[in-house]
Amino acid sequence: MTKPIALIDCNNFYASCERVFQPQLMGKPIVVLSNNDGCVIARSNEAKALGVEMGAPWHLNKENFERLGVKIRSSNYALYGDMSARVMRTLRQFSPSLEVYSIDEAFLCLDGIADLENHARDLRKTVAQWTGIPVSVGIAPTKTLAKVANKIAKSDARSGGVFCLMDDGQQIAALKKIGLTDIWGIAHRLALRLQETGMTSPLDLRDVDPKLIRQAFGVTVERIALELRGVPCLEIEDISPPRKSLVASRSFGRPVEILNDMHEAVATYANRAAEKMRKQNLATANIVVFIETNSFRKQDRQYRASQTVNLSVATADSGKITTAALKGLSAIWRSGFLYKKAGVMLLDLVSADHVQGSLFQPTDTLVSKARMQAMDAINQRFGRGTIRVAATGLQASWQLRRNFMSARYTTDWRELLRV
DNA sequence: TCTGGGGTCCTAGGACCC
DNA sequence: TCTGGGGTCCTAGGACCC
Repeated sequence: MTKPIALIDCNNFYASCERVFQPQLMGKPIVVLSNNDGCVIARSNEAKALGVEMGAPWHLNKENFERLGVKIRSSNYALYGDMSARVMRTLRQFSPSLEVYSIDEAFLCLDGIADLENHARDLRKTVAQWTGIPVSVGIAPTKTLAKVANKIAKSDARSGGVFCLMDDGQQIAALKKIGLTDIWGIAHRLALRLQETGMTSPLDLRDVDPKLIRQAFGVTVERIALELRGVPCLEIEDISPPRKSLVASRSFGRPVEILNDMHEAVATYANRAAEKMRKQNLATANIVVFIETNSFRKQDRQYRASQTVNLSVATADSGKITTAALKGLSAIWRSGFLYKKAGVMLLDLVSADHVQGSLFQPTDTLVSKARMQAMDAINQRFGRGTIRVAATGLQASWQLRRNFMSARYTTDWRELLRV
């Protein structure tokens, strides 16, 4: 029995947040701008109707917006974060199993709900009453189809903000009407590659043999194809996994040409990143620094590079992180370019509690060592090449191989020999 | 019969998401 | 002149291990 999954998406979230606190903006075209007012990152329906594009550079559209009477707001992420938390709290009333997917989206498991559509309409009404934010609800057997359903809920006025895509016939009809890039996980480049092999619509992708898809496009696209058929490949993750990496980066107001200036910027980002990390009680041993030129300026020579610096001992120390970032910078720095952006990324974050200044060894390394030892032990006991023979299907050795593979879940390789 | 090959780690880069 | 910032996952190739 398939479990219905709902995708709840806040309509024009940032624009809607601004409206909650400035009701005079109701019914007006609004645009929210990115960090340093660089480009459009959110639009109200009215602004969309006027033809305002997502990502439109502010400097090219300033006069145009004024002429059209579009209201402009700089982004206020603290506000949006608070509003998001309110929306999510409200959603929890409607299902115990909820995955917060982004600041303005959540997946909900609606298993056991008899009247899905009514439930969803009730949810919509409650969120609007409690938070002032309008949402759309798409319901389907898989996340990918729920995304499609949500799109319909949003664009088709007759839906009233709720759309169910639970049966096969409806799904086919819906997939016929949309393009490849309307599918979650397929953007420009993948769509081009799919088209080259003759798949021009989501329906084609759905109906091609998944094995062939996997061969040609990898596991990610295979999953998408299966999900389009209604086969769930992506679970609802109601416990959010710990963060794996974090970034501090900015575009420069004017291009940076001098190493000294870049030094300063990178040091600032390294500090900001370290600060963010400590706030979450994390530590890192892998620091990435990256620099890039302005890819919008086709007339300029382009260069982008990144460098990872491994510290082997995880740290939360800003000084060490900054030093590592600057070391990376000197490795990739090339003069003669107009740099537009730079940043510092911290990878493989671990809880700072496990570090405590002592020698840090990632669990993976311990496990892989144990696995190596296990492999040799098996080879020694059963003869060289046992693992290889196992792959050919000998029954006794097959069990060994299975144990061997599951070594990733245990650090005691001795267990492996208990067959 | 074949008789160090299978496996992991690391890194950079691509592609996608909101 | 002026085009965001912060994430995730996957892949491929080479180094390395025993």
